[in-house]
Amino acid sequence: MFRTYKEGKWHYVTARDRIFRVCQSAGQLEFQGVDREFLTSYFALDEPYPHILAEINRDSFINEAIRKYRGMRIVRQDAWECLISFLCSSAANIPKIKTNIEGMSQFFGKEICAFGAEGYAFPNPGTIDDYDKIVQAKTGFRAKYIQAVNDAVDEAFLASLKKMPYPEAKKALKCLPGVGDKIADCVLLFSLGFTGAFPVDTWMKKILRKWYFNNEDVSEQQLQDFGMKYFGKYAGYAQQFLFMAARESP
DNA sequence: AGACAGGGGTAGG
DNA sequence: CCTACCCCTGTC
Repeated sequence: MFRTYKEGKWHYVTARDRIFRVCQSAGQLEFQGVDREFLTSYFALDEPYPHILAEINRDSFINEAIRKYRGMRIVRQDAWECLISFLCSSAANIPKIKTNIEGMSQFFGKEICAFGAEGYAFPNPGTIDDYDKIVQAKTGFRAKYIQAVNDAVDEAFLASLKKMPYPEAKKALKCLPGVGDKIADCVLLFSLGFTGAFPVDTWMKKILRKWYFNNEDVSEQQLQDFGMKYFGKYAGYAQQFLFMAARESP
């Protein structure tokens, strides 16, 4: 998610240890570097999109957001890379997160290339094992979290989350240092296929209070509960549409 | 120019 | 509930 760029007609994506590129035109998706199965999973193209949109379209606010941003997808990123990326996201912005991820990939990842594009794979769990280098990747106060999570997490743990019900999976993630409600929900939604997760960040707080609570003081927990109940099984999609709308309007 | 607040959040007081 | 956390950017 934080490792994409566009050059000419192609969108280049580095996902864990592979580089692929996609381009969309006239309703057709062209792709190189990965097979169809990978792409279908990565962009969650196996989800019933029209049904999802109908399901979350509960009012005129979200209806307008859907109209504007129809086509937006929610990726199923590699869970490990997603977890570390969102650990970097606290009190940060997107360029900063990109710098962190790129830095750690250069320090700990192996070189990869495809279509003349060169880069570094995102390092495996257990291999982000040098605190000084984590700091050198400009991660700041997040470095200690990254180190601890690197030591605590393996692929088996991440795979096990997929089989759990939402509340348990979230609880397990929140046991990790540096992972609270928001980051846990982002990992669940953007990598583990929990479409009902509803991450509440500052943008969501603003827009939800404005549109659904008459600008009253509402706790984060209340906003989160509201989002999940009101939008249902695909609340995560609603979250993304509202998020886009929130970021655009002043 | 140089200080200063605040950022897609969390842990600890 | 409120602040420190590291560091970069936008603003006065």
